[in-house]
Amino acid sequence: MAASTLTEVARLAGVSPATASRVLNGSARTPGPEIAERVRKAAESLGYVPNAQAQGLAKSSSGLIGLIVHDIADPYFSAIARGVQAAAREQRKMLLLATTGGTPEDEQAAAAAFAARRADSIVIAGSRSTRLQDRDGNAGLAAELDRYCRNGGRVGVVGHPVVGAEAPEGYHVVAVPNEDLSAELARELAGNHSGSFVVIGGPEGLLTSDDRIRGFQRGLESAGLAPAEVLRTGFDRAGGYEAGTVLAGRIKAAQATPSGASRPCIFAVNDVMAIGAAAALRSEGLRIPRDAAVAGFDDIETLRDFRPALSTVRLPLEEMGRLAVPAGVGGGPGGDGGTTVSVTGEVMLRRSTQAAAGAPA
Amino acid sequence: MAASTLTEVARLAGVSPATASRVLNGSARTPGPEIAERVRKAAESLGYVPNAQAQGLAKSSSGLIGLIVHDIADPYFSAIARGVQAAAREQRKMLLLATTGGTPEDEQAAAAAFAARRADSIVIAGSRSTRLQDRDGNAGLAAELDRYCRNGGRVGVVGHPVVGAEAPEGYHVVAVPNEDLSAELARELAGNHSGSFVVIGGPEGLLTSDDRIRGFQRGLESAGLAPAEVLRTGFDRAGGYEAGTVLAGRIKAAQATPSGASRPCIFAVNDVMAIGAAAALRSEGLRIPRDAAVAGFDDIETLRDFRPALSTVRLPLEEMGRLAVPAGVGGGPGGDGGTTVSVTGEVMLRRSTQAAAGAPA
DNA sequence: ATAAGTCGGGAAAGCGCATTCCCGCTGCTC
DNA sequence: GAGCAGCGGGAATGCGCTTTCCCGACTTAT
Repeated sequence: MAASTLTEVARLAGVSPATASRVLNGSARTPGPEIAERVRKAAESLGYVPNAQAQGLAKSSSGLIGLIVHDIADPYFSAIARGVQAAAREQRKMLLLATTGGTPEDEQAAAAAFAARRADSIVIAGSRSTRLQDRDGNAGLAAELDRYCRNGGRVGVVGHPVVGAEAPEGYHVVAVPNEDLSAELARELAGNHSGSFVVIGGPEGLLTSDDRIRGFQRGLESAGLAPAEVLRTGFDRAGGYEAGTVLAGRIKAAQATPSGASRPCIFAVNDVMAIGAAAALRSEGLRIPRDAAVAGFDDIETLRDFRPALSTVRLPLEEMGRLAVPAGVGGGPGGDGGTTVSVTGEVMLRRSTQAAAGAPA
Repeated sequence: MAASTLTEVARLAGVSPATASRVLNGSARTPGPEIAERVRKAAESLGYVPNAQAQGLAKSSSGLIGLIVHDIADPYFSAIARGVQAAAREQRKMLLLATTGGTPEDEQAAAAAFAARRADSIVIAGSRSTRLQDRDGNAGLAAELDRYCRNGGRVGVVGHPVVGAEAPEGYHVVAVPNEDLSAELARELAGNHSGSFVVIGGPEGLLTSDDRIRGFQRGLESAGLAPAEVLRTGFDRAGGYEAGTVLAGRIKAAQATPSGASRPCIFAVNDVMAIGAAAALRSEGLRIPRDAAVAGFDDIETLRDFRPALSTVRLPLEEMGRLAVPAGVGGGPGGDGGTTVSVTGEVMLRRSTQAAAGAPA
């Protein structure tokens, strides 16, 4: 890492480092044209690359935005990441990425690392958890973030506010109406499904999952139906598959019964779980939507070509990422004080929850 | 960003900054236990967060790894990114992410930005292009990267070496046998398909696409078949969809003909294109594999539940990302001199290319 | 008992850059 | 023609940290 320095450039150009700095990195004062030219040529011939670390140190601002996600290969997060990236680019900043697997401890570590790098802002995506085992982790994360805010950092959150965060100034949250959207989905589903409802949820305490479950039940209730049974499993494809296997067994058993019919409507709290469940049903010889209706949540882009087309709730993932990054310069000290911006989604009813052929309602 | 400094901690602990540094950031020399304790407590009470920029400046090493991809939301890249992230984590480094859309100019800019931040290594993924319009861009990128290498940086490349790169010391490439794997795929496909072959490729000059096309033709040839027609289109889902629409038209026209049969085997040079093509066929009322066989390349994880299951070539994407990040400390000056490590893939024949029912060969 | 060797700690010199302050110069006003 | 503002440039300081170098106090060998 022995690149040439500004001083070397200055010497070669026969000027002072101050002047070289002024011409190469633009300041209020612009040196004379031919001097500037000399400096530029010197820089060019030396292959000078300014040391952003030193610049950052000198002007105490790093031009970095930190992004914390559970797993960058998860399409939900990668879509958000794309939005964050786009926003960062607009702000002429670089993106620092950390993946944590979702444990508050790792998230705290990532936040600390970002703080250490003096990131101008930190964006944290991914469901918060209220599980008991995460209590300490959550507290640690909140403390880290609070400190970061107090030191002038801005944090953007997509989804739920960080559990236990105080110091709301500096926090910028993009709220997702998970509960309402789920309720709406449930109502629409209730409109054209006559069988029972089952929801495949993530582990208890995962806020996103819990919200979606609660909303779904509320929607069912407002449609005059009984609450759905809830199967708890992993918040990923494997979880969906597992639950799907269980459900497939039940469905087949019911079908073998004299009375015959049992065509449940399965709501998985996110698309990848829904896909997992669908795969499980299929591998058990069941068909969708004939033997079961299936719905998900998120409307993951890569999954849109899935057949039968998955009913789901479309979330503006990329937009959410974009909105989550706090505005460029930010207000003065004291911050823009706990902004909250809401996005909205849209229920997408597709083939996977269509009524069985010729059997309306 | 007015966090407390090491000096403040030192003062509070009643020691010198040197000592504080030694206890808080581990050096060869470890101060005495009770002094260390005092310093630690002082740091804790002040909420001290070391300034990584300053640290980087002082020890000239940033603990950063730069990753350049076309689009982080593309599952191909996000899988690689996961691998890179994992490797970075093992090396206790942070990941700097840049997405470029694939233009060499943007890639160069990203490389320069990484160099400016004194990233310890740069990983660049994504197909190289030899298109004429990219010549200057490629040269610029190569120059940027070469300079970075000369300054002691390490660059890791997944896929093709950067076009026009010299200074091979420092370059570390993960070679993907695209051509051979495509040939193998073609041979296996030839074994159980009797109709014509069509390949949907990316724009001419995209190395990855070209390699896969060339390999496929070679495989066909070695199976005693005539080369396939090649449709050029975009290297993404939209491109696949577009080409699929064209092909659907042809297939339907041929089916309407008295002679009837025309069941082409379509090879799209990557999975998302294949999915796009499949979607197009389907929206034209065609079925897979009944009316056409379809194969892709990459074996994107999110697409594995797609039905009919897509025949493809599995690439160890995550592993590729992991391998692409140059080893931690690296050899002495002079570098580890142009390492190349190869990965291998595996042809996955699945339902989408199965012979039409009851019609072997 | 003295000399040589260690160990724990501090002073100070950078790392590469931005920036404030200062200085000599030109061009202007009165 | 003397005094002044304005401008282009350089010297010097500091950002927060690491690291050499140095020094006193201790332990150990002769």
